[in-house]
Amino acid sequence: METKFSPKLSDIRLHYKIWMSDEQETGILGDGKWQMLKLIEEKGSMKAACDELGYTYRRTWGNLQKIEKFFGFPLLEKQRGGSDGGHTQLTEEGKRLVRAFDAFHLSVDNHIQQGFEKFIQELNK
Amino acid sequence: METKFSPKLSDIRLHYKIWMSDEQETGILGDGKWQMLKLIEEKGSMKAACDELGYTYRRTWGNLQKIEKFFGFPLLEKQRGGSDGGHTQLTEEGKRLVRAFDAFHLSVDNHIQQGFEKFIQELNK
DNA sequence: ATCGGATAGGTTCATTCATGCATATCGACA
DNA sequence: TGTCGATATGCATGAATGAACCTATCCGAT
Repeated sequence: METKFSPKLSDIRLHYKIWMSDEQETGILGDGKWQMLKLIEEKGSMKAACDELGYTYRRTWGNLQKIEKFFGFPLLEKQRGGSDGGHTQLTEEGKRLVRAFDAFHLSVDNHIQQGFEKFIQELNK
Repeated sequence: METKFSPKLSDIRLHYKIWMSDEQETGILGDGKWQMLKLIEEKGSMKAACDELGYTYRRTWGNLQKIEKFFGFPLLEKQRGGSDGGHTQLTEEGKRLVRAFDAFHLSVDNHIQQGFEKFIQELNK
């Protein structure tokens, strides 16, 4: 219950990223785009979502292009113009994609956290 | 069993990275350093391991410094000089670290693969 | 008709991190 | 004692990615 590792174990931070790509390794969907899609769904606006997440609009716009280009059908329903400038919401497919990734991610979150705790315990004995 | 997503699902590639850092977000241990440590253990040489993994010696050396600096005790036992130029092996602690990460990673590998298959199935129905 | 605010998209700069290259050091062995 | 090959380390270059900036376009409401 006391090893050379012990004093440092509490300073270790765990990180992980999950993402999906096409054959050319172009990013399709990962934590960033997933959060973005969720927030667009909630806010009804790309700009509002970008502001909240602290991402630049330019970057986000480019990223979302990649997703739609890959799938070949729209995940976003964008409207330009109007007194409010425009707005963006998810299509049915967009919502389905987000829900599926939600479940996937949640499951991994839990498992990985457990695994990490075991990892720490292992170094402690 | 047939959705807009279906034609594209087989083109999706899954990726993920797990790594650990200190409070300053300096990388301590991740897939790269883990593989490197394993291969050094097997080969008994940093250079040989670098050659096999296709990493530059310079980069690897810098990365391994970070791990040891963080823990404050050696994970590597390095010998310079000699007719063979020198060699490097893992200390007991180095081996323990690798074993613990082995188990952690294997468990995550399996779980994440399962989760991904469910994800695909979900988009297929 | 004009205005405002969001979507659309080009371009350049900054930062990060690995690569490439150079050089120094070490020490068993011939 | 000189050699050889791996470890040790600085530095300059290069590639990738996002930030920052700018301009254009759309269109409902005034």
